[in-house]
Amino acid sequence: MAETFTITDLKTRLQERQHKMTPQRQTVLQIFLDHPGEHLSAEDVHGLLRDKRSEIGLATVYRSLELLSELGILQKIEFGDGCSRYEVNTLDPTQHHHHHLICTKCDKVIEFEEDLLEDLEKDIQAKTGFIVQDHQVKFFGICKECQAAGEN
Amino acid sequence: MAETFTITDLKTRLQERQHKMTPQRQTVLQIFLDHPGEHLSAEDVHGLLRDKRSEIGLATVYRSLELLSELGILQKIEFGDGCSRYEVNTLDPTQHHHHHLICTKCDKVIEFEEDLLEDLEKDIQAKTGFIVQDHQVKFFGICKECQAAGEN
DNA sequence: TTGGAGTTGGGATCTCATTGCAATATTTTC
DNA sequence: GAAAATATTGCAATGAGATCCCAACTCCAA
Repeated sequence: MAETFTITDLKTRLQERQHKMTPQRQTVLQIFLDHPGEHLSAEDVHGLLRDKRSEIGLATVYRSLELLSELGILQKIEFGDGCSRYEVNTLDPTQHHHHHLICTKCDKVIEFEEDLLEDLEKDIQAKTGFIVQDHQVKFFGICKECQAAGEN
Repeated sequence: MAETFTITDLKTRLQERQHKMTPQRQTVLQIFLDHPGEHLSAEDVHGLLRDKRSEIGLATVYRSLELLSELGILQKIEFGDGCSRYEVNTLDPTQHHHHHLICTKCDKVIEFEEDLLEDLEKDIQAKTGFIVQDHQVKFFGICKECQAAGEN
């Protein structure tokens, strides 16, 4: 299991860029650490903060999410549901993140850990000269539960 | 080279669903046929229509794009630039569409024709029971031109 | 401790997209 | 070929997600 980011990592990365450590930024990261494996939107984070009675301005949530992404701590993902979502990045920068299986019936998002795209990336670089730094893969289909439900 | 859709295909598919053929829908499809390989947003299409002096209400453009997607004639793609984009689908439904290489420097989108994901899809189905119907793959990196520009 | 730079909050604002409805156009039926 | 039935259009109003502006505030290095 890969190690995960800590509040100390956040502090270090902020200092490297002359940014300040604030309780707001710390709390936003904590929300993600408290909800591993979830794909949270800005509104989600804002709501969870309210539940924790640590109200933070929505604009600040948006700014924190963008900053945490720039610092490489969060990963921005688009599922096509109209809003940007985020998840904690893997600590190892050489490791590509997992793929997402999106059910077109119930909109559930399942994670899938496997990476067979190394060969494809080499192929792309050889044929087009494009240097691949990262990829996002989404598979659309029908999840097990919806298949079962559809048989009734 | 795969064949492409025609206005007649549009008419046929509309009739199958009790929808009507209108000059607006025909013109929207024509825009895509006139601009092969481009990834047009609703605003793009609206602008191109104005240039052609065939002004169509923006709401109608949105509705046409959604309808053409439902009919399988257009393919909706999200590049994460804030708006939905569309391109003409391949006529052969068994053929997966191409991948997109997105340059993180200049935001250029390059197409790449190759599909090595068949094995991965079988693997997913075996391990999770998820039936894959389609996929979207985006590679992020630096294009040839930006690499050259960066060497200066 | 203090000064200066960075940050916050809240409302105003922006953009992309959707909806309601009256007017209009297309297709079906006779 | 005309009228009825139904779908579609256009425009303005509305909605949702996200960003901007700026005065007040907080953090941190000296």
